[in-house]
Amino acid sequence: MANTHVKEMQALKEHLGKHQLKLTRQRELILNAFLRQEHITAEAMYHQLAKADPHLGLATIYRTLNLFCDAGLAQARHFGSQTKYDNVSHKGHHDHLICTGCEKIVEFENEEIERLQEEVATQNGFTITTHRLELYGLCSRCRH
Amino acid sequence: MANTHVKEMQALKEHLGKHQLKLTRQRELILNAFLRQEHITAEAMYHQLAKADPHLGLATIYRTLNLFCDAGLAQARHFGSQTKYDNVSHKGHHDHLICTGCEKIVEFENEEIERLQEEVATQNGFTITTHRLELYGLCSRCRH
DNA sequence: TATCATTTTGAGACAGCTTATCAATTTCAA
DNA sequence: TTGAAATTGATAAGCTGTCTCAAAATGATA
Repeated sequence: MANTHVKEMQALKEHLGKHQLKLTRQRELILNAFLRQEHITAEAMYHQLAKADPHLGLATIYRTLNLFCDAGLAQARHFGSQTKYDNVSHKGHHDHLICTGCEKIVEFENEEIERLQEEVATQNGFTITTHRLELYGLCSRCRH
Repeated sequence: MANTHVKEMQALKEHLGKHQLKLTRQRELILNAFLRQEHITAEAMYHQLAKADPHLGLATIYRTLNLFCDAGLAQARHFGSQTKYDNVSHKGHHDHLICTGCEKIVEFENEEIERLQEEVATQNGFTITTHRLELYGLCSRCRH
């Protein structure tokens, strides 16, 4: 399992090297668990990893997920009062359709939208580094 | 000053009437102050209004801004750990270009993007009620 | 205009999520 | 192997926002 994320581990090591940071057992553990998710909260990951390592602290999870954001492997998104960390390492940027009824999240990509975003940015003299697009509504099931 | 927001006050009264709520001095005060802003946090509004009414409580600000959201006059947006309330009463929905250098926020509207969003939603069986699009990057000044 | 049931307010307590603190431990370059 | 530097775990602290509740204000009704 641990060997399936070679590329991401490489990316992490590169980031660590550039910033005088160290590779720890915890960071490896958290990375592998994280890469198996689409989106996850620090709290959820804490409970999930409690089995593998009961002494893994919540603070470490937060620190590490934020580290992944710095390294470009994750992206934090604020949903109401919670922060979800998205796995953006192995796929391109994606946006979200969020059902306000059942909390279901559907990911999508749309090049045309991305292109128009660039256009808007250019018109305003901006250079985009990242973006966030969330569509809220009801899925077909919850509409009834 | 208070008379410049007749339409919005009317909308608020309508909402209050429909829900057995009352029009108070505080709600009027907060509405007028709010309508002069583009985006503002409850905390910022609290300090701003401290001059006008030193006894106005922070909880009242929160309650009232949430009320405005229910009434369709405001829209809450989570920026990082903070919630900003947008004035959406006199203009349509708008999105944001945010400079990560100087925190400047530029608003924009793009019908084509909105149309494509609807398209994506329909393809996935969703009915959109609202959305949020934020483009992060550097403005022309901060790029240098 | 006075009455009074209902709503709202203000102040602070409280709650949820995230970060800071710090002694003990681990990493890794030399 | 050694030791400076980074990291961890446990928990305290911080921040934002909501809840509580007695006192005050509102507004429908008489």
